[in-house]
Amino acid sequence: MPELPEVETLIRALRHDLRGARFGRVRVARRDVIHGDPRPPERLLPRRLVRSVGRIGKRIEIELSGGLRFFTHLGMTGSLGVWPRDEPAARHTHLIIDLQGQSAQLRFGDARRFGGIWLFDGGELSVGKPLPAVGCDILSANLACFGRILGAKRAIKALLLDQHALAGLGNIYCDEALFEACIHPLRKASTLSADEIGRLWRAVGRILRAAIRAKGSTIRDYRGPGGAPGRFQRAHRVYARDGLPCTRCGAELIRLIVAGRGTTACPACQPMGSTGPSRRRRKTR
DNA sequence: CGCATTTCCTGGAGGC
DNA sequence: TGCCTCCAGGAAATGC
Repeated sequence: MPELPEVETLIRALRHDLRGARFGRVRVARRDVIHGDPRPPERLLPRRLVRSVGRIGKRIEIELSGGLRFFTHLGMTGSLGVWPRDEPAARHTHLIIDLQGQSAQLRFGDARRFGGIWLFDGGELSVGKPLPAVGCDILSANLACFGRILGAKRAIKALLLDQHALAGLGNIYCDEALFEACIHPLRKASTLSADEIGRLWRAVGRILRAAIRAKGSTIRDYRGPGGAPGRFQRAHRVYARDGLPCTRCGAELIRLIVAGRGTTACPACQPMGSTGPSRRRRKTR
């Protein structure tokens, strides 16, 4: 399930593979995964130059010449990448864009189709699903911004998963960050102490940056550029480890449902009550 | 407002 | 081996 580190891994490869590229022939296998501009992609995309590749949270944006913006959201099982033209396309490949003058093509695929492509050129008319909204990218949020958003009276995990508030965290990195910061996923965000907010902010940044270095987590479907799996799943300390001992204290990790998502936490390390700052204060810096 | 529930969808796992 | 059911979840919509 691609979250911020997996999306960042993919766009770093796309920036390289699409540098200076111009779109050529377009084939659409499933039209219902493409939204926004009502004109057919076969007419809209050819001859466009790739200007930039970026992301906010889990949303990928490719700026094309002529003011066309190409957004991708990968949902649960989506993938976007450049492949050699002679490499057989994976099952559930829905859109293929040849790159002019290259023996390579950009492919979008998505087995479960929770993801999609959105094309916009500034025109008002939009068909299909609305582009999922995103707030501030969670890696770009400073501590002050993070703290302001955490003033809401909601379960902290529900808030961290809400892409309108802070964009980029999904179920895996949410559980990992809350564990690292020793905060129970059901704590009301507004009851967190300044110390806890600081701990959580640092934990989120540390985990996301480490996961990007490891090229993301491959649990089942996610594959990085060229089909290579990520490595960060080896570093998971709570996600899907319910019933196993906590790596920090040995207590049995428990499973609960928060915001409709399966959640794993350590009942000893992540108490529902506020954890005092003194016990976990850093010695240096 | 916030929360749980339902919807979309497929492949993998487990039961029999 | 094969069929069935359940489950995973990103995000929006709906009901309370």
